[in-house]
Amino acid sequence: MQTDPIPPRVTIRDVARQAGVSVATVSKVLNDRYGVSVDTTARVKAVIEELGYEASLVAQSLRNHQTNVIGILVADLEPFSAELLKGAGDAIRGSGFELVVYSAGGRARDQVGWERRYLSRLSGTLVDGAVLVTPTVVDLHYGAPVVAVDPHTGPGGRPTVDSDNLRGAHAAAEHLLGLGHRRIAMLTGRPDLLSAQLRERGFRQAMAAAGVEVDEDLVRLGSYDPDTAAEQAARLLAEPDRPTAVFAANDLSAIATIEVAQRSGLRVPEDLSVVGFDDIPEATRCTPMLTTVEQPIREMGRRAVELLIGLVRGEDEPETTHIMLPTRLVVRASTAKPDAGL
Amino acid sequence: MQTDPIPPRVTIRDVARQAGVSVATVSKVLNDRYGVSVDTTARVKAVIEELGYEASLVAQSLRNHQTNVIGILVADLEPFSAELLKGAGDAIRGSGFELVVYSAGGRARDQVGWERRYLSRLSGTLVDGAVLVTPTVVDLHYGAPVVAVDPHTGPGGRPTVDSDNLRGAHAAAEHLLGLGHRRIAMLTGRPDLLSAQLRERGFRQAMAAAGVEVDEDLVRLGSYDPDTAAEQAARLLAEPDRPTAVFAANDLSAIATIEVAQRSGLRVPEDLSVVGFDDIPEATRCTPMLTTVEQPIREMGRRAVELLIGLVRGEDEPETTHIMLPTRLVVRASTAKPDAGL
DNA sequence: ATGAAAGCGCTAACAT
DNA sequence: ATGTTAGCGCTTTCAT
Repeated sequence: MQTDPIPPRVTIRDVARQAGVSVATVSKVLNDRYGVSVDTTARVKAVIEELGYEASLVAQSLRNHQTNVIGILVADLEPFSAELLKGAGDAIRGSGFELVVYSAGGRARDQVGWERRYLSRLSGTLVDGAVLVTPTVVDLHYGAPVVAVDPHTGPGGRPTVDSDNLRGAHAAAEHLLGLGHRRIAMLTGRPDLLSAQLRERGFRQAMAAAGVEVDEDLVRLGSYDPDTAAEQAARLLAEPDRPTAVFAANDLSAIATIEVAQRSGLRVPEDLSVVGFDDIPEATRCTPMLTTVEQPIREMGRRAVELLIGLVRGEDEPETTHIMLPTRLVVRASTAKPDAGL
Repeated sequence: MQTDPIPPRVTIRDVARQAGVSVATVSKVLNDRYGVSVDTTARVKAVIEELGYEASLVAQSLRNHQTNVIGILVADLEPFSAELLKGAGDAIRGSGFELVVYSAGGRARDQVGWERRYLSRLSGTLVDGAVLVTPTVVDLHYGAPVVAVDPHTGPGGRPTVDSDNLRGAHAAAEHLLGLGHRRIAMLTGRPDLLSAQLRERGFRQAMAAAGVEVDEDLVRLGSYDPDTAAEQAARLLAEPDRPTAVFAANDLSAIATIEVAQRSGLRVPEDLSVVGFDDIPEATRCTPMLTTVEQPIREMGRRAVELLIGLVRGEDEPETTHIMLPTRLVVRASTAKPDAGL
């Protein structure tokens, strides 16, 4: 045995016993309540110091119903959510609130409604409110204010932060069309998310506006998931009449597509142009660097937390606030004119 | 008033009442305990479904002492910790554990010992163990296993994950020396962290090995903090005999230095070379792209969580495991030979 | 000024 | 098979 017997948690009773007072008195000292003599206060504080005592967040929040903690619920910690967290960090700084990020650990994929589960497990206790990132479910009217980032399709009516997906996708498709591409494939996103629907719609609108018919066989479900996208990309590129360009609904899928193309001997952008969506930091880490539609992800995180804090504080934010941030096409090296040889 | 009266949390008592049984029975159903008739089980489950009940994590973990949740405690959500979280996400996926990230919201700067406070608030309840990222304190022997990432200086003896800071810094300085730089400044890191000490030591060793004396006036405290670093960089560059190169102890400081230089009319790398440390995603988002020492941050996060899970499960990891991952110089565009004109 | 006791939501002994 | 009860750590009346 190399492990020392781990000393158990120091509780308020340990402090009380050591100081020779009741737990109630300790609690009063902790919370600056009236009715404790100066002497006792000093003695209790000394013991608290000596024992290194801190009140258990869990016990406290079971008892109180205000915790000064807000939650961010994400399905998984991947680049998009990590970027969002940086923005959440910006907003929480100096707000007086603390931040707990709860990750379903990727198990979300199996399990629709993970956020209902976690929200239900956390709210009313532990957190005063929550930001839900790409939730799979619409109707949550739980014990705490909730803000959705990149929301589910369906009836809106809940505070929401997202970006201008329609215009962004439109710009992406226009860019490819402007380069001269006609056989353009699309790897779509998670069908339950509004963002995915709008990105597809933007793509279709731009194609229609250019008078180019969408070949439905070139529209494949990518689900925002790199593995799914890679599989569809491989099929797409193996076909005799393969597309000259791919618009992927997010960067992770776009990067996966580039890798698939390169592994099967195609050059990007000479043989295949690829456009993504999001502009996650990884978009400049791949070769060639990715042309993509930038969403201000970090700011989305910041705004979502600010909105939530307002709601928690009971300020008069309308419950239906919808913050939509602009998107912007960023042209890098993964797109070019279709090869003359094709 | 536009806010609906928020329905309070659904508790086990609501379920019990609705199903016409006792809370104990509901609890048994929830936890698959023996001694509940098929009929009752079905009825209770139906009510649970109907009410959308989920057990409160808080109440549960107050009662039990195993939560299947592990915590990551970070001072702030900035690029380094966000990157680490991605790795933590990789490790948690499919492990059966859930992940809670607790951020002090940047208030850590004021407050040495934040991690003691949070660990104390969370452990024994809520989390079964924790990863501490850049802790400010050494001696924590609390109720749960702890793994440190980028640890504090001082007696080791606790499970740790870090990277080869000494060699990395050495390589960075060697690179600048090899380009012909002699007046090389260093913006050091957070002095209480081992990584900062080793980065400075590596720098000094490389300088000594090249027979170049370190001008102590060019070594400034940057604290890993972009604002502090920017201020010191501004002073450094305003001096008549300014350095031709700066080695910053982390990328955030290096990027801040580049910005300061450019604002004061210096060209990077023509007039000033800058090297960073970390290789955070932002290192390729600045102009010019940053030459830096890569740490495998994401893998560090993954390994830390894996190590912790082993400890929580009581597998026989020695309590003193030290995982050190390699670092690697990545030459990009922010370094060049010193300008002939100087 | 201090303490006893109830109760937050839950689980587990221990009745019945 | 079901219910009663105690208690996890804490805060808060309400005595004293």
